[in-house]
Amino acid sequence: MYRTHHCNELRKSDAGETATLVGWVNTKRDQGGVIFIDIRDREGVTQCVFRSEESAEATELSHKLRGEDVVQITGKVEVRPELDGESTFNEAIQTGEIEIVATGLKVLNKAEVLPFQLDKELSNEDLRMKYRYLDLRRPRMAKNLKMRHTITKAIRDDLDDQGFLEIETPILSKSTPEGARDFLVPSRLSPGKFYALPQAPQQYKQLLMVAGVERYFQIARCFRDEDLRADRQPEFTQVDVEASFVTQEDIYSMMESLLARSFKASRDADVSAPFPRITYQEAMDKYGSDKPERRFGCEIVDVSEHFKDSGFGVFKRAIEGGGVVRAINAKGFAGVSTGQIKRLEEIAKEAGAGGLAYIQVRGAAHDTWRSPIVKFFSEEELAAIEKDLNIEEGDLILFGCDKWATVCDVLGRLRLECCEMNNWLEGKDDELDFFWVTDFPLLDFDEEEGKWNAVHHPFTRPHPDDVALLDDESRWGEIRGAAYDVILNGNELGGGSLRIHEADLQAKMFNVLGVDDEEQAENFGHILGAFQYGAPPHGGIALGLDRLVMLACGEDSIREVIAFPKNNKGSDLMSASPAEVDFKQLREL
RNA sequence: GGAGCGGUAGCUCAGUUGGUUAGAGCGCCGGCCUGUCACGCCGGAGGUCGCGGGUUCAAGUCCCGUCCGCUCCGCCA
Repeated sequence: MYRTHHCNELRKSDAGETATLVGWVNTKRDQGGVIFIDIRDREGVTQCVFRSEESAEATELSHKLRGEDVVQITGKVEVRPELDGESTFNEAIQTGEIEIVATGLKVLNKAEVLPFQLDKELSNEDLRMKYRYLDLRRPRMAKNLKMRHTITKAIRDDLDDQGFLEIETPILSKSTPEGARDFLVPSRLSPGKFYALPQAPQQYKQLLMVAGVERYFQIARCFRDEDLRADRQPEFTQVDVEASFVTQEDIYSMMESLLARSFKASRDADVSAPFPRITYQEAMDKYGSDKPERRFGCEIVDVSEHFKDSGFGVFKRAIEGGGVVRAINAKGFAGVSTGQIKRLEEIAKEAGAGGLAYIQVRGAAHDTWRSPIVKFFSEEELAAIEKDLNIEEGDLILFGCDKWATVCDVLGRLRLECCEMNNWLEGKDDELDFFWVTDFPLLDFDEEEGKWNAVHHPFTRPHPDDVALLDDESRWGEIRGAAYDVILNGNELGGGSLRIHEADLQAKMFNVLGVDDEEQAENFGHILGAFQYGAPPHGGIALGLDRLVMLACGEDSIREVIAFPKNNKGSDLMSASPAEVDFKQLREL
């Protein structure tokens, strides 16, 4: 037996017992005659004290210990003494009222000096990744791994309670033409042919519904060969869920239960359900984003009405061209610097704006408003926006004028940047704003390709009120999908939809998307076929587990919650993958 | 594919308008210390300033190129 207790177990009530601990040397404080060793394992830290009068041999050996040596220490549990009326308790650790008075020390394995210190923050990402097994010893990383387990378990327990079966689907699967770039795997037994790694188990889970499983879930690894980001890895994990005979409301409440349980388990947070719902239209109009951060105000206000006949040609022409004029009021940000204005202008242009119109409201009187454009505004126009935007001294007003979609994007990004510049979210870490965005558009016209694409995916069911519009191409842009996203604090946690379960409607949908009969038969024949044999109405959702855990941990990159992530270029610096392979291996393909 | 920021000791960083032998903290090595917990004190080692080229009497510092990392845009049904 290696140990009698773990390193976060012993308390005052254990005083007098003999205990054996194993773990790593966290720190050594060598006072000459008395040596303190903090021994650390997964659970925590315990102080061990070595004195020559207790054990000459162990004490002699303890002088030679180095950080991260793996040791086994035996001794008597004692309450830490009071010296000259001063307590020697350490309130920073949970075992701080006791210590092990060591009588035995065994070095199980010596450690070289580490390439970095575990108790210091480290900014060198390559180094962390190269020695990820050491990086993961750091308390923050160890906590994140544990949190991921806790959340995953809460999810499994919750879905199990709701009657879901966990079922695995193939990793070696088939490439689908739509969507992200696939990772391909050559097939040796079928030369010239390839498997694709799944971007999501979408078709398999729908086929499980046809199979009569009724409620399926999977903690599913998914693969996409696209460029990486702080919240994107080439392989990532989704909580993939599908259920038969359910309405949208059923799916909402299933997920609300799951998310509430996850955050209770991980952060002891009380999440109230049902979550608020807003439509895609409302999200775009008010926040300029389909995954809005709502924890600060600064909502978008439409002021088109006031500028229809404006003397300011830029606004007037935008409205005449079928566009809109909208603005946000960045409260108290009149003191914006020229550098910041320049940055905001850049962001606006990146989002497609021609430029950035703004007003720095220096005082109550309109003639104190500092702005390159205000001289073109009439007194009525100034009064109207003052009222609509609730303009007060000290505010900064930012305008967008263009097509609706462009203005949404421009002002949506500007409000996030203003938030960033002003730290409006400071102190709001514990505020959890969960909500649903509903009624997404079903189709989106791709100008470059000159064709309609599915906003969600081609299996998404049209909104029941809009099905008839599928027969009128001029109105395809108006069709809403029975699709929904769940958002937390401006992050998309996941999205899903009710699916098409009728073969004829699915075929019609493929036709709308420009997938011809031959292609349908080749790529989707199995699912169209399956729908002919009694497919139940069904729907589902997929949640990004990495992102969920990231938010629960308060991290800002999913790399911090994945044990062995890839870097920006998709490489694993520890194992040096991807790597070249032997000619022999290639030849066998 | 594009933009921004960064690369100086094992780690985190400083390094002025180009100017002596490139510094600090932590870590490491040696010594001292019987109540520390970021232990303390004394001493010491440790650098091709990412790499290549250029300007200059002189480059960590300026210029060009290149590699690597991070962030963002594009992309991610």
